[in-house]
Amino acid sequence: MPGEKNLLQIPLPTLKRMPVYYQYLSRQARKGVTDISCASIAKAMGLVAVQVRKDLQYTAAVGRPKTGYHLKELLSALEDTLGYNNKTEMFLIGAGSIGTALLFHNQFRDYGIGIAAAFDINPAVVGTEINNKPVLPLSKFSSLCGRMHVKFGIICVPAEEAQGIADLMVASGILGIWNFAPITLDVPDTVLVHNENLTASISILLKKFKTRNSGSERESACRTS
Amino acid sequence: MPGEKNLLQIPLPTLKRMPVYYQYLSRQARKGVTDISCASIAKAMGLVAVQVRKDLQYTAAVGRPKTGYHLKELLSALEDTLGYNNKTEMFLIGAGSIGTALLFHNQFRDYGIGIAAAFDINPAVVGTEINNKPVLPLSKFSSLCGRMHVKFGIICVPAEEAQGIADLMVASGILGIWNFAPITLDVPDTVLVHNENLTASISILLKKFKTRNSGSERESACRTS
DNA sequence: AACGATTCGATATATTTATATTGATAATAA
DNA sequence: TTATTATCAATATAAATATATCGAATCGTT
Repeated sequence: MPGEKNLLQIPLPTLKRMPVYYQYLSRQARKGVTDISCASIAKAMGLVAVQVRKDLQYTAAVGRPKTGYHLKELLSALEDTLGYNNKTEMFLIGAGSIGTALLFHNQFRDYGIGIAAAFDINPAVVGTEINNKPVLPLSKFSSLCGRMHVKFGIICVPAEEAQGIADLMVASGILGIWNFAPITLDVPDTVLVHNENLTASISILLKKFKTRNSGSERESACRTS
Repeated sequence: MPGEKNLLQIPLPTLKRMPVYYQYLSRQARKGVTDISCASIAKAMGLVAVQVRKDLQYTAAVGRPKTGYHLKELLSALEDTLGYNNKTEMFLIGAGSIGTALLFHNQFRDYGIGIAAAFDINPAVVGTEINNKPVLPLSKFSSLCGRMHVKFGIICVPAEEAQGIADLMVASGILGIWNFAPITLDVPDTVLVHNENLTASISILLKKFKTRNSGSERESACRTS
């Protein structure tokens, strides 16, 4: 049954690529491109055409032989699939350097995401605004979650405090957590956690590099580290 | 042949989990734990024991029945595997909000990573210091790469400028790029790119949430979006 | 000293994901 | 109008990853 595939669970690797397709395709649309083929998408993004095609088949978009996908149609299919149309408000806890960077990250808005407010305990920042977003005392978090029906939280506090903040979020009715602290949060499985671990991430790049540059050059190099 | 497995290519999913093991195990070590089993690691990190065991078998560490791994030994095995002992210096381009956040991220140092300097074209920041790291004019990037033998770069500039900066990095001898701009960089395949796409990342969390909360509640809910 | 419980390591199976192949369809050109 | 080519869609195969199983080793206990 065609057209029903998008009801199915999208494979995680596909889901991870989808926003990246969207970003690339948006740029192409701004450049005036109207139709686009899997082959050209794949080339620009360092993938292979079959994979792009298979990924896009999880959206409602259909391509046509010889011309590919109509770009506008494909974009809106991706928007539907990824839910960029329904606006989602989030609260951020921890207005330190990473928190501040996120508050300044205006790109979220294009994807239906907004950070409604930040919370902190540091008197130096509480009461100020960062990029037009208020920094409120942490004590107000719980009640505002209820009042504003906010269901998503961003944790930008140090590792030691992260579990406590997660507990507060859970108790306040938060259902999805974007966690920048380098610890595995313990939350009920009604709550979804998405970890962003910068240190882990960069350390992967370095390891990949070392692996590549040891395999070929000297066969004994492996022993040295 | 035991002990040779760590010469093999580590599967990417395993490699991604390794720094997270390391972070968790470091915390346990600070708490005074001396021995630890796969089961307890798995429980704390939301995994299953077999997977943890298989992952750790890519390091040089060996566990003992009934007691598990000696924590100190396991940590140093992970350090060796991930290369945390050899210090790596990086250059950052784009001292905006994300760039600044990374410059303040002192945790990198514990993992053998240092940001030696930042580069920008904005006269308001060039010449200043951020967290004791100098912000230099972009024009000096290339020569300093050669002089200081820096092989890793971090791109924190807007999407429109990212490809140009990547070209500059490649021309300056950079071999690994940590890219925060939401575009797929075009670089020679001698250069390794690791993308950090915050917008894509959060959009995955939201989609996962929506998928979960539509499958069960109303069977017709799927049609509405 | 023998037994049971626990945990690792290795092997085997299952699942997921990626890649290749084939056939059908639409646009273009002869 | 017919042939040709580019492209998608669907199916089939291959590869990678995750999970389960089983035997051996160690520690604590009886």
